[in-house]
Amino acid sequence: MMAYPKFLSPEEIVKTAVHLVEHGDVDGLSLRAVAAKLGVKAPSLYRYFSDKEVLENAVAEAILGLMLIEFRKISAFKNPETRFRKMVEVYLRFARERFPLYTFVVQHNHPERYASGMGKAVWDLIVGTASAVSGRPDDTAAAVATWAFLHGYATLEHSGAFGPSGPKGGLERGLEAFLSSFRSGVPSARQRNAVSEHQE
Amino acid sequence: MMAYPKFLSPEEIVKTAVHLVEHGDVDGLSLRAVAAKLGVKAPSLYRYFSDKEVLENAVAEAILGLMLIEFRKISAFKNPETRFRKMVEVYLRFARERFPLYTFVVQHNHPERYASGMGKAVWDLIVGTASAVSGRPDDTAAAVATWAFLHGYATLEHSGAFGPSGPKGGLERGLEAFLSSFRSGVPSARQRNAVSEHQE
DNA sequence: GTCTATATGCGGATAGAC
DNA sequence: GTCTATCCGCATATAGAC
Repeated sequence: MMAYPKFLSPEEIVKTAVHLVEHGDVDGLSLRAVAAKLGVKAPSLYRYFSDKEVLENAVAEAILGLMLIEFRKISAFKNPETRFRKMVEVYLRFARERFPLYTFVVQHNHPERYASGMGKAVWDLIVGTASAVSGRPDDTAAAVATWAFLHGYATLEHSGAFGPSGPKGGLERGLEAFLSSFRSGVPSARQRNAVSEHQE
Repeated sequence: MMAYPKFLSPEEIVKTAVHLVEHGDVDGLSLRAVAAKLGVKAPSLYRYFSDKEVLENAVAEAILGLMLIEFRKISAFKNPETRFRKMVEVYLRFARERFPLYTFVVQHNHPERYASGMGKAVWDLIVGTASAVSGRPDDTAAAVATWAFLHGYATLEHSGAFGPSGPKGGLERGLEAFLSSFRSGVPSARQRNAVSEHQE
């Protein structure tokens, strides 16, 4: 029971914080709650994190690591379009099943978040998957469009904005539009002559 | 100076609250702040709104009314694709220039929000505009896809997620994909024979 | 390294005086 | 109809004892 000199660690604190983001109160991670979960008082955490924001960044990074684990599974699918569809599945499943984690990351979106670390790894994976479909290396435009669509869909779905009647095929409609456009080149620049059907 | 029996009204309170959402502190409208802005103390507001949530719903409705005013301007454009592009412009401009208002509405997205009132009016306008492009009456799927894309793009852009390099043409890429897909019918069901170009 | 105690600030909501 | 006064809860963060 000699619980007094209880050694914490940054890793343990972050892990607990992630758990609380997912299962605790919806809005607002609190140091009190993290400390309580660890069987400790709030001020003790300041030995490991200078303030709340530093902890939040570590939590966001850890969550992106969890997302990356899921995203990496899609590399098993070699066909670009199949892989693209799997990426969509993984993205939406993560957002649906672990929405508090998902929304925490987006709410703590710094401009630098996707320039290094886990954020960059996730972003590179999205760019790579979209680029494989379009056949254009480093197709950032396709990745941005896809990301925006998935993010918007996930958040609107969660908020209940689609109402009781549901999204009515809006997800499939958008995906087919993107796939059709990506695989047929860049329509905005110069309509290619081969606008024939590109069915699988 | 006989300011004591100062008559408030629900309209005045909502108007003040909307102003504070737009120009006040980013997160969290507070009754205290609304009251202060009105030169009144917080408890006075309870004569007009039973609790904070009721006021919030009224505020969301008022903001949707502001959005509707902007959206209605696109009816001046008779060509379906032109009108669609104008709708995109209006949507993103509102989200960009009045982001606090925009995000307040989505954060208070009830499933019923778009079933009546201002929410329904806005939604009907989006559906109508998308349907005019696709030529299919009540094309909810196209509207949902468009909405998801625009909402995702607006929020990611605001959060700075696109980074210093910007969206890199992601907006245009997505829009062209949608327009191309919408005007050519439903690729998933049955390619229509008339896949000719529908340029202005 | 963790503790208690405390400073300071925010917020929603109610009772009862005027 | 608005007020004062207050209760209650939440939070971050610090000082200094142990």
